[in-house]
Amino acid sequence: MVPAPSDATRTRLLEVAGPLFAARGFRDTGIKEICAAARCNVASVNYHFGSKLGFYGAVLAHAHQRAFVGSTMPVPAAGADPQQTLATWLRWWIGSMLHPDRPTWVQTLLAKEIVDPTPALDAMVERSIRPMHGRLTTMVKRILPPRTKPAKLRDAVNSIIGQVLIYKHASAVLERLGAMPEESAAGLDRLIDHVVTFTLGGLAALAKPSSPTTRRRSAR
Amino acid sequence: MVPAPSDATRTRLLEVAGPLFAARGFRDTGIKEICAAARCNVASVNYHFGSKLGFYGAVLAHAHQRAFVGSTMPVPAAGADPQQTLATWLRWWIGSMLHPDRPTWVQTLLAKEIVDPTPALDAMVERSIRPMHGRLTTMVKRILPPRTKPAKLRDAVNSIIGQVLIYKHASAVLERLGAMPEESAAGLDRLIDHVVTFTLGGLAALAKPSSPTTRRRSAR
DNA sequence: TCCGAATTCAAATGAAGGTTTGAAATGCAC
DNA sequence: GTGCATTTCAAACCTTCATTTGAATTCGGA
Repeated sequence: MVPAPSDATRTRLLEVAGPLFAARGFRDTGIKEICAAARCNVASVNYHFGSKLGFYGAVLAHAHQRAFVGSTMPVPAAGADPQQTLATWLRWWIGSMLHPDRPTWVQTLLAKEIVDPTPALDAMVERSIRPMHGRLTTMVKRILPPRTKPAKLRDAVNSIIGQVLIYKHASAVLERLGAMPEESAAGLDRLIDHVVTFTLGGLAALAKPSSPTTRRRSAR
Repeated sequence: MVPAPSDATRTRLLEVAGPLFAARGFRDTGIKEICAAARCNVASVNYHFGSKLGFYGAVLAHAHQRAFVGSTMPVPAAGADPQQTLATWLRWWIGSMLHPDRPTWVQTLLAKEIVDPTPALDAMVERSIRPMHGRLTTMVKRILPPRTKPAKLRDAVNSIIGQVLIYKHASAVLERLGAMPEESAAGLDRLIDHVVTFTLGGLAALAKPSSPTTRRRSAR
């Protein structure tokens, strides 16, 4: 009943579909297109996975395993400087998202799903995103003062994530504005340096008791 | 030939379609649905606008006019403190994007288009986005040291934009993570305070000669 | 009121895309 | 090699959706 996991075309489909879905999204990638790339019949997808949506879910699960092949999430050395730990992790994370020499289609797939969710989103959040988010939150918490409110911590983490995701989500516009960083290893390095500096500076500002400049009522 | 601009159904379509496109995107919003909401025949769209895409472009143009009704972009008082100017502008911008009591569908429409561009993107960039981006860049430039490299300025601006856009682009995931700010005027105020503080702190860090923590080669 | 142009409408058209079908081919156990 | 289950395939199917069509209706001016 359950198909043996030793299927040639089955795995071929899983391998081939990831980059295609990443390039054009779930809705705009056709079964025909995928099957042409995998050199198999259109019925194969439904035979092996039941439906296009089921197939997509399988692709995401399959992608999750080889998500960060070649580079594993750095484990924080216990007792290390929190800021340094965060900086190291950011280097790894941004690199895995944007490095021009590495297949970033898995992250692109995640980014597409984040913006335009399908029913497969829930599984993906629990499997891929929540662990990352938790790790990042822990690291930021170590940098902010002990009694920082959860809301403040949450906002800080979002500010970090947002700084990176924009390059995945808004690239079409950034390119038109001439605001996309150079697509080279050196350019990526400079971008990472920037994000690390900006982030640590932002966190330092949050740590101070502080009051934002020009506090006013929000508009309306 | 060119239809007189005094058409009842024509304007009714333009009025009704914005929120619908904002809710589900261009591809997933059907002509039928729109025409049902506007109480007119499906052929009306093609009659008045030529095609669905032409209609969409008209909707975007129409939306641009009433984009920020009720609140106009604050004009920087010449000679004012640059940081205060930026803070004020950020309050206005974020408020116009996220204020729960205000129709934010125009901004949602922009956000959708940013992530999933249609041929209408180019016009939208020139009309709506580039002016904002230019204004923001100018303000940031005044805060950073005089001889700051263009790339650094560009990255700083992106970091600011990214902090805000994440709430438009990734809300589905943030909700699942419990990381979405409270949807109230007070919650928005706190969020704005956070972004202002984080941003000014980040910019201050960029201003210092500086070197980021744990400088390493990027992975691979 | 009458005429012509503009507009509205229900129905048809045609393309695209996911899914189903039934037969052919393949692989594997005996 | 025979037989059975699995897998592949081409073709048909079915739904959705934008677009077109041609008739009916409305509107404005003479």
